[in-house]
Amino acid sequence: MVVFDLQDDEVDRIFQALADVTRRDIVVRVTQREQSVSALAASYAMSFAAVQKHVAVLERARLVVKERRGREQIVHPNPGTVREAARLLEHFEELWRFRAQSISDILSEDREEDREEDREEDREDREDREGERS
Amino acid sequence: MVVFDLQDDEVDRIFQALADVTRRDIVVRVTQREQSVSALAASYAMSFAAVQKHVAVLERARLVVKERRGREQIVHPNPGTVREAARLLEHFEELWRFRAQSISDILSEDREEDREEDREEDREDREDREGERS
DNA sequence: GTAAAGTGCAACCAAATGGTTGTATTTGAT
DNA sequence: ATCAAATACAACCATTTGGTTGCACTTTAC
Repeated sequence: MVVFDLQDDEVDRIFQALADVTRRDIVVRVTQREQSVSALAASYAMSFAAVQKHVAVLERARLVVKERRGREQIVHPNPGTVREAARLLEHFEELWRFRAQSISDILSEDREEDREEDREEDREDREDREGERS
Repeated sequence: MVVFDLQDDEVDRIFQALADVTRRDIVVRVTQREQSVSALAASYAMSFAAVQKHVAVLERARLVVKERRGREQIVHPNPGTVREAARLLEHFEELWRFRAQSISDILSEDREEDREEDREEDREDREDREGERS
């Protein structure tokens, strides 16, 4: 259904870029309001060069793009990439929902004896059966 | 509805665990069929200890759990964590959709919907403005 | 009992990460 | 023309990462 045109190393870069609280915050900030690199740098208790590197990591992951405006670089979000990452995780969830037989007794409540429960009475509420985890 | 009860370092661990193609593959494999660590190790062109470390990274991120069965450890997925990560990314997407004015002409095509948000008709408490989504 | 399978863990190593400082370059303002 | 602001980038450093090998321990098989 969902076609993933992402290479493995692209996904690596995306998730690795998101694996840092400063970089996630940068993504949120530039989504709410486009900002220059130095404006971003003023927000964090680290050097300008450090923030510059974080932006570079996000740029390599295509989570943001930079646009030259005069002497400053404006950082824009690239929402398509966030979307692709979200779709990828939803695909993982789908895998789980598709195959949740014998693991279910560990993390959910299900008996293995009544295997056939494909009733067509109410198919609509099957979406969030095992979603009640905190 | 969706409250993010994840600490920053938990999110760090989740995304960092997902930032490796071997570990993502392990998550997919154990979702499709629960496997022991050594069964997993047989699938990859690396040492047993390396795979063991990958599983440990996934375990620290709570993306999988291990269950002792005799002399082997069965690796199970922890779908709740994948779900939480997916919700987090969807929250990012939502941020984007909520504030997409002047950047939109660069990267997207988004159209404007109901923009008015400040109806002061009968709010008794508006202290929970940023914790609540959807 | 002995052997092998499965695992845990420590030590080691190369490369990547996340920070620093310093220097150079481009651009805007005076 | 000069100077400051904004950025780029290199060098350096400590820590983490992703792999290895080796060894010890527990559990099953014979």
